[in-house]
Amino acid sequence: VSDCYEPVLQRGLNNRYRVLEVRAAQRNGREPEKHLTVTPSPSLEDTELCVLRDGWDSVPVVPGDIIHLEGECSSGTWIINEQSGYLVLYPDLLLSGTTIASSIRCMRRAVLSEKFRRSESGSRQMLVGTILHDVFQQAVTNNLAREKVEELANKTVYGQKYLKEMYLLNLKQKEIMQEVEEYLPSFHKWAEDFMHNPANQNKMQLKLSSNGKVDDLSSRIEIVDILDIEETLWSPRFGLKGKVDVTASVKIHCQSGVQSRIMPLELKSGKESNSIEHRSQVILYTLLNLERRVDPEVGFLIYLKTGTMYPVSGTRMDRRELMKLRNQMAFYLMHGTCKSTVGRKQTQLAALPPIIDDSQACKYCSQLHNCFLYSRAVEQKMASVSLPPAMVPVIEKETQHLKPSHLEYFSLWYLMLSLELQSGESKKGSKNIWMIPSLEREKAGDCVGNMIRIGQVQEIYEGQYLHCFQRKNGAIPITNLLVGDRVVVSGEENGLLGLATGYVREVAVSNIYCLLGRNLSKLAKNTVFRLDHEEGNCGIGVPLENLSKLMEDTPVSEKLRNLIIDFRKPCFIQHLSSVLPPEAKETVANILKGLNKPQKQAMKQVLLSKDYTLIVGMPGTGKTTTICALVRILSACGFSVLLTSFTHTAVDNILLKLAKFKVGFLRLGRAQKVHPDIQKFTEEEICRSKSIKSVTDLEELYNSQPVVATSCMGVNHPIFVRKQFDFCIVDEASQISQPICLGPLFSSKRFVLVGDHQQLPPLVQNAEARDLGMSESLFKRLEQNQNAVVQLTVQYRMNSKIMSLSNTLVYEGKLECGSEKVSKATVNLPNLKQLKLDLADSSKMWLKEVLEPDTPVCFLNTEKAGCKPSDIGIISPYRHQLKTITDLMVRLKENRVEVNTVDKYQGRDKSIIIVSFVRNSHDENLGSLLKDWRRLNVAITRAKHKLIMVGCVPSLCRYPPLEKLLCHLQSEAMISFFLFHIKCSIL
DNA sequence: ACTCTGCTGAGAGGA
Repeated sequence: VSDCYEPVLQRGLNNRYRVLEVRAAQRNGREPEKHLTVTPSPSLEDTELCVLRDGWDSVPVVPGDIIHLEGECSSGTWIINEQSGYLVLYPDLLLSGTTIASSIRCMRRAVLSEKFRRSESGSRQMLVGTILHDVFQQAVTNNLAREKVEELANKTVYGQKYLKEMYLLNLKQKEIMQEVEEYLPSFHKWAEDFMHNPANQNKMQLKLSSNGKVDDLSSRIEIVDILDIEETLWSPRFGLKGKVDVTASVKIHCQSGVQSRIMPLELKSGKESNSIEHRSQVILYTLLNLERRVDPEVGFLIYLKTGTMYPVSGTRMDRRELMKLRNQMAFYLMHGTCKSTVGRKQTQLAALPPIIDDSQACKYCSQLHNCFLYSRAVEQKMASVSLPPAMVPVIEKETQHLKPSHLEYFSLWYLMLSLELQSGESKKGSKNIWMIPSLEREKAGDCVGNMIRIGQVQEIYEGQYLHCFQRKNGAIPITNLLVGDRVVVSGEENGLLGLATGYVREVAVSNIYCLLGRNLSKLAKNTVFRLDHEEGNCGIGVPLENLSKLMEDTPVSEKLRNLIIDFRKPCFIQHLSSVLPPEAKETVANILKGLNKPQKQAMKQVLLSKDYTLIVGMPGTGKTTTICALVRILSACGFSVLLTSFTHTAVDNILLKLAKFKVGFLRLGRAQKVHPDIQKFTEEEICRSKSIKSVTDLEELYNSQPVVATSCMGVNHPIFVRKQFDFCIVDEASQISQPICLGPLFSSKRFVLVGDHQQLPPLVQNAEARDLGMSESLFKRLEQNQNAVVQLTVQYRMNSKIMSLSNTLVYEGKLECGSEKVSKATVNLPNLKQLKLDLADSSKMWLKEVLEPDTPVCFLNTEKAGCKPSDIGIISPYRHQLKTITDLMVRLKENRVEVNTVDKYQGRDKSIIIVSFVRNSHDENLGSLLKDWRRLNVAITRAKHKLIMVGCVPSLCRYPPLEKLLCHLQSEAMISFFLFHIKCSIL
């Protein structure tokens, strides 16, 4: 754990201790205790003792762990026992109230729900519950006046907010409205009892402390004011987070007088169970409230069906037991993997919390599939894991459709994804928001602090509020925050963490506009805010979900398992006539006219395919054109097409072309991320312009276009649950990791992957995961089935000299130029003659400058030669090198030359490309970036007319791919001293 | 041995 968890140690309110030693001890010779040696100092000196008693000794803490201690510390000793103190394990991992509440019955399920979020697919009751919450929350701020409630219910059910969910569950607005209406009388009953006429109320028992002791008070409750709705609370003290339905100012009328408190109210629309789960949620909310205000001690459960309200006291005992559960949960979440004890230090998957012995409860569990799958694929081999005997046949039955190869694929990918997640977590994570002051984070550009809110908050869409923030003193510092980025808004002072999340709308000189999920206008006017860049959850959610889905017992998943895991040969039909409708023949023939031979071959292959086709798009071979033609042909034949890629940019590239041919399509995904010219095709825009407010209209929109386009990660959209496409096309497929690429495939009958495995593979941060094969794309994996592969070999980018490099190195001479014109094209430099004269005079000076050790970067100024700076691209494998080059360019006041990484330039081209290889040392340490011939291949295939490479030949020769390149260059006499370039034009 | 794009997400009920 300590490998990937870089903590900030400190004393004080949010104290963080590192555990140095754990000793088991006994008190009075029998009571078990644990003694921890802990330290708040990074240098590991300055130790303190922490004594765990009365059951706290069972906390699964080991040396190296980070803990938070709550309670009293006297003379360097903490005592955590029955009466006082808390130990919070991995406190920077915030667990939600519902997560902990659900772990009471089955911790395994709670852990699985954290990993497989989407498996809880939602139900009618859940949707009705959400809507009822919404209506009640809006109504309660209006005192639940009768007509108002009816109006709000109508507005909510017949508004646009829940249309997607209704579509997903195939529900009618009318049905929902009927169900909602049944609850409304109870809303009034509750308001009468607790807001308007509290005097008529039956008394209830509350445990409240006064003068140091806890009294059981018989009281009447009066809700005086509603202070907040859906208040978000993050508590880095208790390692908890949550959203409180209603935060209310409450008067407690009891014999001894009246007390006022701010308390959490929790709404429930289901059965009036007053269950432990429900009560636990409320208790955790009382704990969360400590972040912002005086301990409320009590919260309330409101059952909307009947309008009854139960008090829930957050007693010491309940809080203590829930915190112990939280610690156990945290342990399992942080220990998803473990290092093997024998042999090489390989990482293995760890066991999940044990399967409970309650087949009745399991019957309805939404995580059943994942639970049994993990048991079979991962835990079965572990000697330490034993199953409840009654569950053995049940698990067997649930997983019998899976072969050993499938289970292996699952556990390998689960492991690799877990490793990758750990690598991501160490760098990112929301903990920086509370552990690092805004001023310090500003330096890295990840945060803007010292902001106040100005102007009115505008509700742009339902539940989306536009806020304007202004720097308290002066201009906004240089920041990475960009339009469309996710932000977390917190108060600068303690206790106001995670107030709201949303998106950046606009960054101006002194203002930042954010679209937030909550309205912050109720906070004190002088509240000082910080805006933190949300770094994301490292996104293994989607791939894990896809992996789980691949293992389901459905025909679609079975087919994909056969093709992908077991390499079943893809099948093709014999004759085009059976797929090509007669009426489409002419249109198709016309489209084919504009294509070259291999492109035509690709079209044919796709049309004949029953499973999949792989299109190898070598550099410059017109991938976008080909995909565009493919979509046109498929839609002319009456097929529906799902068009995806990993990035929004790649999707929009194709759509921009497609739009010219007047092929209709629907673009899904957040409009902010979509190309401006494509935005009018997005669901968001269409819904707004047509003001779609009914499920029927929405369904019509979804069915209106046979072509739907989105990013691979965007396939969580409800449309993909209900619709099946004839073809799915995945662009950039060689750059997408397998479990992400799977996503769109579930919603189509057959698929086409477009890519080039000779170019860069998916990015994997974790070295161990990479060694296990995580960077193998689905494209690469399936490429061994050569009968499914078509190669696009005719390229229109590079002239013949430039093309020859990559042809020799990588493509075995398969690449050819599309025309004589392409082959002979050179860069156009109108002022070359004059420049040559100039250089003749000053050439020595120039060379001298290059030689000068104090000039590590040489910018080749082609200004005088007269080519457009925008025709030049400078690329390098290293980001730092680009920073240096950019800084130099800024000094030269030149910002039109594009400077970027090789990786980012994949898929792009320029007339002139300058590659800076950087490496210039005899250091033993060769860095892995230049060892990858795929990166080199990308680098040398970006230029259309002129490729200039800069580097130290002896240093670079130690990298095998570069050695091969340099050998070739040498034999072609293409190397010059200091600067070597390809002589397709003379400089 | 430095390459980076996607993702709302806590809680909506059911036993």
